[in-house]
Amino acid sequence: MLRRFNHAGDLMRRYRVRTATPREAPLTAGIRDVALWAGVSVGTVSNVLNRPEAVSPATRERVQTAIAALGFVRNESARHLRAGRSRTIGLVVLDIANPFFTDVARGVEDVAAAAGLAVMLCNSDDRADREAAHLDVLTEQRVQGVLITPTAELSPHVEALRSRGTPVVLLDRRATGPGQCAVAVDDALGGRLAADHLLERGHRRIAFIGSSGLPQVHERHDGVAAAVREGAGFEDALTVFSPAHLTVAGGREAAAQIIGLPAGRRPTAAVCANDLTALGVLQEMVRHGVRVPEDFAIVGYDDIDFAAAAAVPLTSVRKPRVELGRRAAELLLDEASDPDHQHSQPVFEPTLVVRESSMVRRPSRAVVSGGIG
Amino acid sequence: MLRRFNHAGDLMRRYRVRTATPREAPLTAGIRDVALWAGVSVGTVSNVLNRPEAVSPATRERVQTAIAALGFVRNESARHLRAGRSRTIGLVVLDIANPFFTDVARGVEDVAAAAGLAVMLCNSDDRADREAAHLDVLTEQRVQGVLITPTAELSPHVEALRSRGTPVVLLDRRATGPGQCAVAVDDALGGRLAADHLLERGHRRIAFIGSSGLPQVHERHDGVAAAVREGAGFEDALTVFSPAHLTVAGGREAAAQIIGLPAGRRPTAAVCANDLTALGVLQEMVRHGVRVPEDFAIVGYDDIDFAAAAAVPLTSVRKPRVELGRRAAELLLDEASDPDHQHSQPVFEPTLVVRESSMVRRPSRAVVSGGIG
DNA sequence: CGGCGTGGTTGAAACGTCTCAACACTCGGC
DNA sequence: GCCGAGTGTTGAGACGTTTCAACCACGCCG
Repeated sequence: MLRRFNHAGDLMRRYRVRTATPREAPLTAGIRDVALWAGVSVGTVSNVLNRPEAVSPATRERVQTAIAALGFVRNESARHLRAGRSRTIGLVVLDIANPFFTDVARGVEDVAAAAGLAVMLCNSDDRADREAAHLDVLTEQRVQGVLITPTAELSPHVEALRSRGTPVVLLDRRATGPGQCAVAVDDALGGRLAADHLLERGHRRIAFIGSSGLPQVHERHDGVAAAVREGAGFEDALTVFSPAHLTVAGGREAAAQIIGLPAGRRPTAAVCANDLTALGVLQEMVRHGVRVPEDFAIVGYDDIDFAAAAAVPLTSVRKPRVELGRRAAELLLDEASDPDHQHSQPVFEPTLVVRESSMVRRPSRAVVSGGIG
Repeated sequence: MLRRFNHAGDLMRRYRVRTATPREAPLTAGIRDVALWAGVSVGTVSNVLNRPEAVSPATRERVQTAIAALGFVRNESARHLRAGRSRTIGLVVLDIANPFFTDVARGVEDVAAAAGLAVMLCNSDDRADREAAHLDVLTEQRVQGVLITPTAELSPHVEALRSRGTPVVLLDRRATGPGQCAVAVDDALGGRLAADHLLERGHRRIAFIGSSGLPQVHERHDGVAAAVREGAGFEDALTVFSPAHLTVAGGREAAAQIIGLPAGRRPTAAVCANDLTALGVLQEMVRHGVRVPEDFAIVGYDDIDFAAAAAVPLTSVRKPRVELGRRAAELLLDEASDPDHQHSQPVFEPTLVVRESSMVRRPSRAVVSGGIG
């Protein structure tokens, strides 16, 4: 109870001595200094920080005063060196500039913050080398777990992480096996929703615009194709256009091709693999005097913010982005803390957000001519 | 030189024993295990990791084999508990969904990665409480420094960080005093560039669209006003519209007002405080059959990606975003490592990116009528 | 008055790494 | 055969925290 040390001047002096050798120490008070100032042991200070109810009110208050006076802030490194694991999770995304991922990140952060964890947000830029570098850093930091939209199916770095006991949850990807958690979106359903919507509006010649390299896009195409097959009832109702890239430029390219077709074979609507592509299609149509949606209806995919803000607001398939992030983070936290965690691989259902770009019902004339063509 | 310990089985057995008490240890090999396996001391292993040239090739190779065999990965927490500072910097941005910040982040990350540092990207969402929470975490992590676009002029949390010796660099903000680094953009010049461009094309009645709450927007307005005063030579050549928010909706609102004006007093062009606003103006004009740029020219600000992808590609004032991030990170690193660091407050110059939305030269008739009006 | 439980506090050990003074060995030169 | 100068290697601390067995003082019960 004897206070051997009780004002800041002493602390300063003590530090002057202690830091004689290193050129310029940042004068950071540690738990030890707090203990000295408050006249208690370090154990008690630690208790105040971690189990305040176990400390008598008087002592607690004295320690808290000391903490405030010295501007003490816990040292995470020390904390989690001791604990063996850090209070951080990693999130590795393909493209931080894509609004989709920023929303996912928001969901992740909500859950993490609620659990008192920090998130390290990393951008792989769809490059395997950057992804690997980020995973290395995360491993060194001993993160509690990693959420990742991987660049390739199976990265050895991901496997390495798993093999040392760090949970990894795949984001917006189907699991490659049962021994992992993964959150995904039912893209076949998304494609079907978009196609059904157009069929219902009377469209009978529909374009699908999207290169089929990515599994996700492939799934979307299959959904569209199945719906068209059932709904329109004949094969050539669906035409596929595959621009080089799923960008605005790619959309323009595809739209130019569509405009070039003879009127009798020209689709009256398009499902695009992506909103950027849809925006490109929209621009090119408007430029050539094709009215949207009167002459040509467009449905995008992803429902990015700019879809609603386009010259003609875009109908689009929305993935539950924030929810995707939340769920993934929850699975990760469960896997990290629950010893008998069950892997799960939820698949979210997308929804169709109808806006102006597909609002008009096709006059039945078109249906007939489509039916014959 | 005697190898007391040389195959993985021994390690496993040793761990079985060591981890009897904690329920399920992740079986992570430490520097000590590597030393044991390679038959050297821990000091030597550390040397292999940090000063490989100081170790004989034979030993080095043996240690490296051990590292590979055990899958050893350094523990950052321990590393930087010892070092006193971590190999991480913090980046706190206002809105991670804004493409501007993602580009800035890219610049920051380039520089940080080159210096072997990790970046903790935090999103304050323009909320002071979230900003404070993030800064607390960064403080606990003992980051080497923080780059921040602050929500308010002077946050006590920022000051606390500075007072404990952590460098803080302001991003896209003017410094509030000489004792700090800050990277900013000359927004008055940006406004002037936009206005001069329009004046040069023959416009004599110009609108500025932007609420004047933010200092940045205010600066832009002043630049526009000065240019118009000098170039057009009379006062009412500039009309200011202040929508509630700098969003697409805000732009529409302002455009509706403009369209409502009698033709004789209606501006023929607008400088918008922001690309989102400009996109809104564009949409509303197109919707009312006002041709852009023939009847009305538009210049945006920020040059976000969607500016180029708009229905009519948007002329915009571009800030050197990636460069902004790079420079800020460089200043931070210098402040963190150079003991006699000089604070600096560079101001970047924006450039005008001319696209279709302002491409047409105003017929001289308009100039005359404008001159009289 | 002795024994016992209880609420509060203590101090040392441990986490995994880096640093640094000290030591060992080798090789030339004398 | 001894010395000195390298060149490699070692092992003990230290970093700041948490944990935990041990301890202390106190009041209560019998």
